[in-house]
Amino acid sequence: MTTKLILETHDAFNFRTAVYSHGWCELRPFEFDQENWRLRYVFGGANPFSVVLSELPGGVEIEAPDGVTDAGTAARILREVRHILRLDEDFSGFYRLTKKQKRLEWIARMSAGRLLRSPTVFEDLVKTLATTNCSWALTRIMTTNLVEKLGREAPDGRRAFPTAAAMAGVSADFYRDEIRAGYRAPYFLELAERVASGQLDPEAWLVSDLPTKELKKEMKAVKGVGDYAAENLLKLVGRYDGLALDSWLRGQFYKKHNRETVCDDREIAAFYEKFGPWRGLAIWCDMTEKWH
DNA sequence: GCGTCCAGGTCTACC
DNA sequence: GGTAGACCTGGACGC
Repeated sequence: MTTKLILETHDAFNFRTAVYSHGWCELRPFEFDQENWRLRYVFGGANPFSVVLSELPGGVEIEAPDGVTDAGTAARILREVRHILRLDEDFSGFYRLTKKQKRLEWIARMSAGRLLRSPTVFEDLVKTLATTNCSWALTRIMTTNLVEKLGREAPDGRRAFPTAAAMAGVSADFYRDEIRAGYRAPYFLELAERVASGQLDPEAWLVSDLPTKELKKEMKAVKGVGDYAAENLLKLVGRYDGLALDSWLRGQFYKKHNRETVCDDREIAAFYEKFGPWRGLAIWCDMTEKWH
């Protein structure tokens, strides 16, 4: 049996462009049913449980298991779903800029730009590490292994994303052999140990007053996080002045704007310079237009 | 079946 | 500050 909660949304919100904004919807503990546009997520904690999100006119329906919908848990679910879907983020400045270009007019019309994220920055940080220097298929393997082998089980048999403490409790060999993390193994372990011990608090990045340049430096102090990973994380905490260029994004740019010819990153940066603090979101939406 | 290449990069050593 | 080389893995591709 399930209980249904309703999360009211607003005109500048589009469930579909938010859910299918980037690959995160395919990484556990998310599960995406594109045919029916339903997104499942397994929340962690002492008693993990999964919820299913779907669209309604003017809102999002959240199916949660009976027994987890006491007032406190219901409030937590609504708060975290707002966070995941970035319901409270204001994109009006971004839309004003993109509307000036006819080819980008669709972005405001479809209320695009909300990049799906995890309930915690820690989870997004681990997943971002799992995207570095590998195929998307391997990223999915690593995140699935992390959830299956270290995540706490919900009553429906699905598992939540592991806590930092759970991740700190295994060896580097475990990351190599069981997670298939390869050379990233010591990076995962070191990150988990620092977060579990309280030495590093990635959640603080969400509300940091640091200038983006300084915050990026702090992110890059995490082993395994370089320019791409830091700029991707910056996007996930709501700062879009970095492009987060990777081989996929570069390739898409060459195809769309450079007659399939390789060019320097500085040319790509110059192309999106006019979008100022929104340039990272501008390139992402521009390159993923066909998805929508 | 086997070898090679490369993907949603980063680190270290060296200059 | 810039660059070369090493680093794991799995899938695609050519033979």
